[in-house]
Amino acid sequence: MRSYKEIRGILQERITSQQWQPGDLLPSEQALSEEFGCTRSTVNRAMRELADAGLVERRRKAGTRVVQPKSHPATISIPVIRQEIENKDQSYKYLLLERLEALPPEDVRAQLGLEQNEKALFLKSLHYGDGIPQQLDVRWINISALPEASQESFADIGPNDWLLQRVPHPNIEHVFRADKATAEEQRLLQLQECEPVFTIERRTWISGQGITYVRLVHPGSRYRMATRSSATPTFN
Amino acid sequence: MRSYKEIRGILQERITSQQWQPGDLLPSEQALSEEFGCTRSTVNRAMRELADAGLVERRRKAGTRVVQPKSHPATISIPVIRQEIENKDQSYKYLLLERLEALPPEDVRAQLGLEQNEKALFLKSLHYGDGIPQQLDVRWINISALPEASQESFADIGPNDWLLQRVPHPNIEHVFRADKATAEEQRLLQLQECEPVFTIERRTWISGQGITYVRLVHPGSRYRMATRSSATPTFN
DNA sequence: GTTGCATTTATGTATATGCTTATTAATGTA
DNA sequence: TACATTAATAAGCATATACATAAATGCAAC
Repeated sequence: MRSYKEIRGILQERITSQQWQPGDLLPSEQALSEEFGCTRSTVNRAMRELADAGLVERRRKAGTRVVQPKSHPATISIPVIRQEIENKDQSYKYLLLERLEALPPEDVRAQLGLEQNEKALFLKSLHYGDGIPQQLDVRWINISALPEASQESFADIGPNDWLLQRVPHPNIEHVFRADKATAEEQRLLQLQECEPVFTIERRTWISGQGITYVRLVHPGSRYRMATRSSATPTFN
Repeated sequence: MRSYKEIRGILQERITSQQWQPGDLLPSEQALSEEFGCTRSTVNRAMRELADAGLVERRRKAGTRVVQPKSHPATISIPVIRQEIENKDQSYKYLLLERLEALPPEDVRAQLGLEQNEKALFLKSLHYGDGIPQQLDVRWINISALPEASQESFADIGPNDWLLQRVPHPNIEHVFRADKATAEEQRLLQLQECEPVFTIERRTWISGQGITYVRLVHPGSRYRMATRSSATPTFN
């Protein structure tokens, strides 16, 4: 008996091999269930997963069509810097540079959804791998949403680790950029003249309430972000 | 009647609100199906989708647990530069700078899986938005895998567009970096002194056979990559 | 022609049920 | 007592069936 995974694989193969090309209409669930000698729901599951993966598009009555991709998808997982360093078997060191409660600049205030005169927690910290600075973490935390943050010194634990434990499943928005390093960044990250930085800007919130806004700054020469996410998706 | 989507939403809410915390064991499908007054399979689908989204982990017999996330997930869709420019309502211009068949350097040869003395197609092209260079495309194409490429002049269509049509669903590997611009890049992209570039390196292949290896180079000051992919995933 | 309704049909959702497997507990043996 | 082996069983996994819903199509009335 053919399982839905086998069927999914067969359909996927027909699509990637271009036996079925973008725009083509796939046979109906009914027809495929007869071809494979299974029930319609088995085919349904196979096709639904292909649709989830973006290989096909389904519309009632209109049927299932191969998608003409308009972009290259990529799924990235941004690890906590400590892990990234430890995975490379480097020694990890964390250093808190600055910690204060203050009024954030207007753009951050908006991002976190704070009141006009509401203070937030500002943290600046450095993460070293084998003694070399790898990441500068400049961050605002909404203390209305996370009052415990006021009690935490962040002397021994990085704010990223702390937050990941405290607020495990927030909504996230990322922006990646290649920036010219500021003078301070150049000094802190021990950059050479003209060396660019790779910055990750992250905003997290939970049911509308802003949690944190952070700029992660990495030396361009020592940082890369990679994905192995194939368009031919990596099913479980 | 509760639908699997409602149930999924309720469970998701309980997780994000930390009513159920990382490591906690969720009730069994059986128990939840009784709570919600539906069958086990409806609950199963809800929980399966949460597992797909990475919010929970399921193990036979052991049950379903809330995941302790170790990283921030981000799903990016890298559009073809032409679209990206047109979406910003800028005028798009494409310019082919170089086209030749030659022996690729060793690293590219390995990436594409070519024979020792096998030639490949080399393309260098520029993409403008409103007359300003936005992307430099430096690329090798495996002509054994895509003999039609030899016939195509690429004078009028960008290699990215062409390939997306020709090989719509390849496997993909991406690397993102902030680089110092080479002298040539600085000239072609009209960069200021010390302005970094955001590079996307892409390798595509299909069932083991290399298709293309490309470096997409963007002016750091004019390029950003963003994701709105929340960890609280965007279900259909 | 054009509009509108009825029909058809393809996908979407829910439920019932048997299957598979991982864990725990029981049992036996050294 | 310690460990290995086996059995029981809880839990997720897979498929079949039934019903629901949306949308394209065709036909009829105008």
